[in-house]
Amino acid sequence: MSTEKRPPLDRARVADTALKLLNEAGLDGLTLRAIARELDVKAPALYWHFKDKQALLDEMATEMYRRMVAGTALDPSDTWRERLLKANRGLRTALLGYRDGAKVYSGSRFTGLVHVEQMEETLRLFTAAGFTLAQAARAQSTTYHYTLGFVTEEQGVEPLPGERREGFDVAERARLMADFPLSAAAGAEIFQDFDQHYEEGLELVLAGIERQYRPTGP
Amino acid sequence: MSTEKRPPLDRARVADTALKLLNEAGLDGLTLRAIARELDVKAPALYWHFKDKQALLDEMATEMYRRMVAGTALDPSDTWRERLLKANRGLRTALLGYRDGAKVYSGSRFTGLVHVEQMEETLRLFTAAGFTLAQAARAQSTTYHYTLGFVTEEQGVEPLPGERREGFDVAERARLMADFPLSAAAGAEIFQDFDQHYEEGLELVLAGIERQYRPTGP
DNA sequence: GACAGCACTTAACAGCGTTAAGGAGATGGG
DNA sequence: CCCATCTCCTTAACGCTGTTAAGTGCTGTC
Repeated sequence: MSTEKRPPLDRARVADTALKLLNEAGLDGLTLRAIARELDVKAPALYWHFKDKQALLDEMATEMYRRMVAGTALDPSDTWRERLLKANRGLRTALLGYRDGAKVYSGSRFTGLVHVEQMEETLRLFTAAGFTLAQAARAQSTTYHYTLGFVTEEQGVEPLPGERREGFDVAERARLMADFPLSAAAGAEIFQDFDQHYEEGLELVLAGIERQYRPTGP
Repeated sequence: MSTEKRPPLDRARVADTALKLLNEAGLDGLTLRAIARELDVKAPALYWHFKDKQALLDEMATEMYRRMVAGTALDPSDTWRERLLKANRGLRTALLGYRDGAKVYSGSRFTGLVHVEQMEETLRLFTAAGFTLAQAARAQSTTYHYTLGFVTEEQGVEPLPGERREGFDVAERARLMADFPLSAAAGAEIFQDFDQHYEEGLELVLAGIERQYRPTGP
């Protein structure tokens, strides 16, 4: 008989286990009963730590953010350009680390003010470089929206890196679009090489910021 | 006694009714039983027309797209810039027309090839303007990802235009962030004036395309 | 008039998030 | 030492969900 005693749960352990399960079962399979089973506990026990499932999802998103920050080396002497590159690549990498990562992330709100510290640092860096606050906010959130939209679409095609969802065969797609040669040829530019295409799109946004706001210009 | 006969359902009528219900009840309240009730039918009847709920959501997204195309006047003589402006503003307007519009849209796949015609036309216009096909695809999808990400966040704050979700009071937020003055002040740049901020972000992406690809340059 | 096939209903199933009530075990006070 | 309290969890149940199986009435054809 196993008389081992389990230490009491806490929000962090639950969120951690839920994130593990998310990768195995996906957002659909992420049920409270499954999470509880993994923690050797019954489902209603989770309600002691979270007021409802959305609160747990919020904590999961927050934990995703924490790990992203921990895994992204930000240098206070970054240029604004380096900062946006690092922060957005870091965000994409973090989201790609979880099945349905972008969906979970964009459907939740952080618990507490975890994200404010980084935000403040980046805004400081931008304003010091000559951006107005409004420009800094616009630059930051435009790249953020781009990244979020990109990864959302990306994970619709590849739930986890290398693991392709059915119905996205580029050759098959081109065959169907025989009457639309440009669209058929563009398939490879849309459903393949996500890494490179992400970089190119991010570069477009950065170039636009540079051109519109010219913080280092004369 | 009502002996009136109802004409048989079809996919279009179901999708239309489901879209109406989406605005009243939101994605959470969009159950097959509720849709069926609205159509004066029992829930399993829907399975005659759709293989499962996702197929219905796909049809809804497709119908959203059809209405967007119908409501967006595209001119074959548009410049690439006008085209991207029209197409993306049209997309945003279309998504904002439905509660959780961005979520439904980005979580679904079109049925058939409805979107290919417009895509082909836009790619034609871009290549005629001097873009390579890869550049055209990148320009189109980068603006698309930006718009999708923007509206996803926007609808997290305002489910329908003018209808604010709780927990996004800008003044309250600023009070909590008293120790982070830049972030506190940036609140107004993030959670208000979505129309204007969308335009500014879109302008950034367009400026980046212009600068990187210079289709009209020397 | 038998026979298909279409479009739907009735009935039921397993599983979901969530709530109410209660119980074991530690903690602290008189 | 005992009782009270608080913490953390269980058991049981509720209403609802998407989905399937089986059956039913209507329509048009041979």
